Amino acid sequence: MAKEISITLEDGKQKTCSQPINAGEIIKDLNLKKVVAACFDGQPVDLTCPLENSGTLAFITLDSVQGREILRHSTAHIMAQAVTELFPGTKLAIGPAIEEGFYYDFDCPQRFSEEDLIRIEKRMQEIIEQKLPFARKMLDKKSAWDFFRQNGEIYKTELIEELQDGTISLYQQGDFIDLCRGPHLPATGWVPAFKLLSIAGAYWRGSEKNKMLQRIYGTAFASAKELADYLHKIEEAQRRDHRKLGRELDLFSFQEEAGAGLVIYHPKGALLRATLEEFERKEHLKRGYQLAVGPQILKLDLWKKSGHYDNYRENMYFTEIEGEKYGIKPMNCLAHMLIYKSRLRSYRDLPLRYFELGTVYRHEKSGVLHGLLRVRGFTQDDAHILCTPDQLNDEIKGVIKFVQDVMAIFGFDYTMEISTRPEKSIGSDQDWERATNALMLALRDTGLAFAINEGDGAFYGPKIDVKLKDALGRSWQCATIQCDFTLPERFDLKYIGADGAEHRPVMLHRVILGALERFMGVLIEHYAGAFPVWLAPEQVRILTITDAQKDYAQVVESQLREHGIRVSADLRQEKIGLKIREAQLEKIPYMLIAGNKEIAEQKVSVRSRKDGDLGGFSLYQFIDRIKQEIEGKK
RNA sequence: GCCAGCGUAGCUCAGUUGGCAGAGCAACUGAUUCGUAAUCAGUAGGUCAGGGGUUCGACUCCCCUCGCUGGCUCCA
Repeated sequence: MAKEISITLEDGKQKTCSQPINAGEIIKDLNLKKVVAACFDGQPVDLTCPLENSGTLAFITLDSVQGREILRHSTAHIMAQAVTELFPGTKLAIGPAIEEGFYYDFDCPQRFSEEDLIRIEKRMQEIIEQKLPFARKMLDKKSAWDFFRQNGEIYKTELIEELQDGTISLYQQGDFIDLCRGPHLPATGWVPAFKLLSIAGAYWRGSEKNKMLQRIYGTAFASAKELADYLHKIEEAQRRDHRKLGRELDLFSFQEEAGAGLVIYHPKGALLRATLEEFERKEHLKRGYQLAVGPQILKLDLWKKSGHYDNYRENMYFTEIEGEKYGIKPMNCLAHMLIYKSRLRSYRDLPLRYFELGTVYRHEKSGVLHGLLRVRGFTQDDAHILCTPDQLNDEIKGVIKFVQDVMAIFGFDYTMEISTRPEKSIGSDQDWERATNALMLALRDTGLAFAINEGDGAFYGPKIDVKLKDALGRSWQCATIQCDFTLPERFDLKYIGADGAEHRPVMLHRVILGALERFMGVLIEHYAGAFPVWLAPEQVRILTITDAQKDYAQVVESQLREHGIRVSADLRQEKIGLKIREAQLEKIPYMLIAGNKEIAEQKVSVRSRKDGDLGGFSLYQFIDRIKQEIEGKK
């Protein structure tokens, strides 16, 4: 008996349909193009999925965010089909769509090579040309488990075991069947453009205790042009890679004979770093922080007392002096607590904010090292705030504001998240809850959006993390705010309250830029090496036309230098075109050209890196201009 | 740490089936005194990452170590 149902479309129009009916049939009447799936009462469904009840129906097109996700997920299935056909016996793990594409994890005894990717792509193209429909099949849990069991798909059976009882959906295209929630494209022929990008290892379920599988990454787009644009974008991004720019601009190097993950700053990189350090000291002093400096190594017993020895030992380096064991600091907090403890504190002294550009060494596993973004020795713009519980909220908000102010100066976009208690940690549940609540409360007060990252906190407390992206879109944690009730306890820190009794202060660990190395890495990529004047290691270069301007150029140079401007003079017997080209490639913000004409007028011709020839300026006009830019951090 | 790939002049990269180590740019020397992104000519530059093995013979094949790249795991 056909039942009548009422479907509300996106434009508000109502449609009465008699069952059986699916979204695909409704679309036929509407003459819509590029629709790949639908959204029924907010739930994504295939166009072929029967509509059981009345409800609202929206269509998902290939070029929407959701549509692209479905496209990529379906392409992952096509890749899996191609791989199982080309490499019989391959076991399938998981194959989701991700931010910029998709991947699929395979357990295959044969190692995939670059050439294999080409073969797989070719086979995928054939599957696409066959226009195989993606058919949804519903099975009960037991039958689904049996089906995959028979085929030796041990990863799929493991996944099924964790699903709730009831029916499970499988998708079939051609002879290939995969466990999947869906929805999918109507057929394989709907993939307009795709490319396989790379092969990588990945642990099953992301745990290093499990077997390592082979992951193939790829991406798919609604048109060949979009795919080409994406590939072009990646190429562009590689051009601003800080490792490449670091060498080209002579900022820093890593050298095999010095050791992996250890930065060697060349003069220009050291100058850039010094500029950041100077900026940091000023900004911290402005906000009521005090400077502190701790030693590079501290006795082992102190690291035992703090809990680092039990919880952070794998990341620490140790040494010994006359039979006494020492730990090389991986964090700066210990010395700051010792400063606090060095005398009796009153509630009137709080909050105390100790700031240190503290260099730490951590044993990072060899495989994770990555240019300046992940190193073994680095300097944090670290501070520890000791305050009363009442002051905590304001202090956290103050730090968040500090982060916002600084990121605005550099023009960074960032995301925030809160990380909660990890497995390996110290302190009572109650303290962890208090600390986590304090961070959330402060974040909510500022009205900022944030994600929650379960179990990713530091061993001594929960934290707010601020993440920045590199040129290729990978996220790196920079600023972090960590709330800690535990270390003050372990070190028996106290202050005398207004009531004359002893109380326990709370401690905030926090960094703003994070590690100078990592920050410089993302900074180089952010500006593509073309630093704003206030950061540029060389701000101005004077270029002479001929030897006749040598003396004049040197006078100009020394005058600029007296005004604190970082300047050099190119007095070589070379053509002006060459000098400009070289200065431009070195991304120097200003070139001052000195020829006979300029001497006669007692001027300089200013050429900006960005806007080219700006015409003649008197030296004072130019100094005014550049000083204003430096002052405004432009 | 794990999986895969890679390592040739300062840089970017060629190097055939195992048979004398190559180019461009940079550097250096000389000439050129020039007006807004490359003047011309010449010279020099190599433990083919390091170590071991196979071979008459290894940049090339095999093993180990170091380092790098892309991921995974872990982190600022």
